[in-house]
Amino acid sequence: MQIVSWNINSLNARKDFAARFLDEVRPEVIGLQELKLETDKVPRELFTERGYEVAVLGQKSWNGVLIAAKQPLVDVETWLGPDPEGEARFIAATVGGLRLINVYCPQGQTEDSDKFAYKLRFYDGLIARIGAGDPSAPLVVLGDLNVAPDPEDIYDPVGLATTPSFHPLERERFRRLLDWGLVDVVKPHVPAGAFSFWDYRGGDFHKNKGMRIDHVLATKVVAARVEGAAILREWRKKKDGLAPSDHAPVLVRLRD
DNA sequence: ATGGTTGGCCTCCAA
Repeated sequence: MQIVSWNINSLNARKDFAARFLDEVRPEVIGLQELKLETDKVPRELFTERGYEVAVLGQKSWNGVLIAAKQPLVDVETWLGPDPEGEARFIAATVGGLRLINVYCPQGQTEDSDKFAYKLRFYDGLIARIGAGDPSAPLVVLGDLNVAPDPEDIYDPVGLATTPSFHPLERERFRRLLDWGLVDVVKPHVPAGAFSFWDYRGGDFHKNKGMRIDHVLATKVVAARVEGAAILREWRKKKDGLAPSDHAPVLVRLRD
């Protein structure tokens, strides 16, 4: 079974690109982030025509997450974050006995911004939700977690030492997820210095100035079933004139 | 060289 996480950066702008991806890679499960679409504006037929069930938490202009799977999706749960106004960054569902959490963590802007404080609060809420569960149960947490966990996961760990996505307070929160019982199941299968995100600006992709901030984490019982993982860098490139997202898809293969 | 890009949608914000 192939499971994919991908920050699509507008499903509306990326509809044809996403269709190509689904037809060529044919993952059994996919979690998308940054739909930038309201729930009822999501092109569900993109998935249903290809045999997927789909669960969506959308939002106008920003955020928005979705899980699609070729098996029934049950026990769908959404969370609008720690603040009363709410942002569409979390959706969970169970597929074939496997609990999936798909999350788009805030980016955080700058260290001294309200957005960074929100990012930390969001993480605390996420840790509390995950921590309320059983670490021996089969769980996958995937998504754009917006944290490069280790120095090899960012192109300039010294220059960006206190920048959001590599700030010590975020990396500490990321480690708390691992301490609870989640395993980074991608890291052992990709070379050090493999990235999943490159900014559109400054030709960063061509200079390979990127970060590994898109993740698939799994509890140990699931991690034991992982037979491979990859960051699909080719899908960060233009495809027959179709513009790419600024993130590459991340793929994990699980034994049945 | 103190820059560059993309998407949403109201002319600037977010990443």
